[in-house]
Amino acid sequence: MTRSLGRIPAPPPTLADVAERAGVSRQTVSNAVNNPDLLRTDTLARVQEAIEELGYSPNRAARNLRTRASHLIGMRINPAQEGTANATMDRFVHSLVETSGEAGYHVLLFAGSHLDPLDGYDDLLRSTAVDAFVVTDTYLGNPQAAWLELRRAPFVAFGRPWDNPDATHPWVDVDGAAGADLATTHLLDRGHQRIAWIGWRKDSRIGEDRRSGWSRALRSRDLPTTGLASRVEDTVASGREASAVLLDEARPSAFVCASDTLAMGVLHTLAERGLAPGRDIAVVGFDDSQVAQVVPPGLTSVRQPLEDVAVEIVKALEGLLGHPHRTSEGVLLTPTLAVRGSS
Amino acid sequence: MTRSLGRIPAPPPTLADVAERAGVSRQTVSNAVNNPDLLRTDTLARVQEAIEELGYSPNRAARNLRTRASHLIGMRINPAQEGTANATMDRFVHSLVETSGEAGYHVLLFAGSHLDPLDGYDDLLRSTAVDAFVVTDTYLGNPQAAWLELRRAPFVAFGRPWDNPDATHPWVDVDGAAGADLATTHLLDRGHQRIAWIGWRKDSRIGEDRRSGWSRALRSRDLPTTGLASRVEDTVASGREASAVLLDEARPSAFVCASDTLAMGVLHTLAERGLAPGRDIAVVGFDDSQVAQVVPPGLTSVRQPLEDVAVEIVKALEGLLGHPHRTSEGVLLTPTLAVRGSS
DNA sequence: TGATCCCTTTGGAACGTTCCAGTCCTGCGG
DNA sequence: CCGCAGGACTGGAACGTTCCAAAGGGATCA
Repeated sequence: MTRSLGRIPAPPPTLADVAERAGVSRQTVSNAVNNPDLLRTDTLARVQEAIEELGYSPNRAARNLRTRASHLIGMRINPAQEGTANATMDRFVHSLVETSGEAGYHVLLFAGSHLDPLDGYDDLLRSTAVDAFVVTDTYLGNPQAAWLELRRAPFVAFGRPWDNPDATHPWVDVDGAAGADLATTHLLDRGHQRIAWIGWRKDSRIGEDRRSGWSRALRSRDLPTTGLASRVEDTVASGREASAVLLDEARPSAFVCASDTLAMGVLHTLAERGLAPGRDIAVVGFDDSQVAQVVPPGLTSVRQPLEDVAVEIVKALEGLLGHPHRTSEGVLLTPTLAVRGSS
Repeated sequence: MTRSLGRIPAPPPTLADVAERAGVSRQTVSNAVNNPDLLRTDTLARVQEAIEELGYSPNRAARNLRTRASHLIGMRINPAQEGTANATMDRFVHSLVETSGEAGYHVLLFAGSHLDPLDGYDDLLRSTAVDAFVVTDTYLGNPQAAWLELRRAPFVAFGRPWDNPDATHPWVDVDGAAGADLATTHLLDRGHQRIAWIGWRKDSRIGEDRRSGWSRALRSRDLPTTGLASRVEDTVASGREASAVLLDEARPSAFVCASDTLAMGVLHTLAERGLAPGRDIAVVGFDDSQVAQVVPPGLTSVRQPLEDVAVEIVKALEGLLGHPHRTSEGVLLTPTLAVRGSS
């Protein structure tokens, strides 16, 4: 093996190199890559052979400069926080990377200041570093979406524009109410009558949406909801406290929670009281995190179809980048239930 | 608010626009951005004002083309798999994004075929889409590292080059043996004498490294290890079975596991037998995943300093990209122990 | 035979930046 | 008074691609 020490690696071949080798012009090589059907078949074969031999791949920077497109999708990830919320986003990022990769796009991740929800977007946008954004966490009052819309920047939101009925951007979301309904109905079918809800504070749109699925399911069987609901912070400690109070005061036989984090809190309370989840008290969580999958005896949980979300988002992005002024409808997907030992 | 419907958004301002507005040449604006100390202070101020007014940001594609650098770091993420292994990588990605962002780099994620560990690298490299790679999962026999090294592509590995003592690339890793030692010593200090190990199959270098920390700690106190170790797949089910067998045959009072996944398996066994983790049997996991943090009563776990790993990796990258032919040493970091209810 | 059309291929220009080799100007020493 | 050095700024060229207008060469038709 020859390994010339310290030698500067040869620069990658360019269009011109391929053209010379194949005995055609630059433009013909470019066409061979981008519009193969413009070439005569024998010319195409000759060019492709030269491309193969030289290991040619179009220089991205040059292509980006000329076409004013980067084939990059920007997504901001948020500082780590307690609980299982991050895990859902991480799962989504995986799906997004795979799906957009198949569509010829790469995902560029960036971080932003904890304080400024817009930090990072502006620079990437003005320097035309990305073609579009995927915006998450639309529940924060959604300043990114409004800001991006104002700048006419292409983006797709994972999450409904809760606070902005005039929003015209495409979005994809998961039907939280349907998920909670699914979970509650599952418990009803197992014979439970008193099913408690532990959810997030009232100002969380997502939390209220999920909660509505719980109450809808109970009311559809003429069962009461009064005294059976609690709204707290999304932490294990809050879930533990809330479930302890509910057990004492409302005597439920099952819990439906707005997150796996809260459901873990319930499991803490059960463990403290020597109650067995699934046998003595049923528990259902939300998001189907790793935690739900591995905690004994398995936590039944509502699973968001994040793979499908990614597919729909990439579809919307392709539409957006192909037809710049198309107004896209929102897409609402239905979650499923992963049933485990806790119910 | 004026909002001209359907109008094509104005193209972003260029160097020339700024130059005209400030009454200087393109090059002077370029210098104002990249080498401010070359300008007279009054000129600099005038240019900066023009930049501000126009909202100018250098076009990335043009800059990349000219400087042959993209300020992007490529990282391949692997298809989701069972267990908590992914969670660690996700945590690392977060840290990497934040750290590299501070150094002026963005992270480009890409997926590759499940079958071909090299899939994706080649194209990004030849098209000069990224400046460097961060390679993870070096335990697979590490074909990426060897391949990249052969191509003289800049990269830093998260993980030691176990199989290749000749490797000259920079790497950063966490001392797994020290972590397991830490965990075991912690249990010894709490009075445990018979401490079992549940780890991975013998062909896992990482697994054997961690295991060596356990046996080292026991031997340093002249305690036996015979019959106390088990090597299995990294799944909850395997952990459960292994711990059941060990409890019956070796009667340990504590378990140290090579992963939180395996530790959760132990918790399953304990739950089945009515044993309380932490009170009846102590359990320590590895990786400090979400699971460890929220499962009752809290799982003591070895925590990898991933934030520090990211910092060291970015340092190495900067060195690599600044001085192309520097041979960098490896960096080995020491993990910490997150003590919780299970011990 | 010449005009017309279409298919294939071509060369120049442009995308927006930075590199490079200057030019201009001011101040200083001889 | 002249020559020279060095600081501040400039204009052309180049990075590698795609767009665009046009040229070459058959084939078809009058």
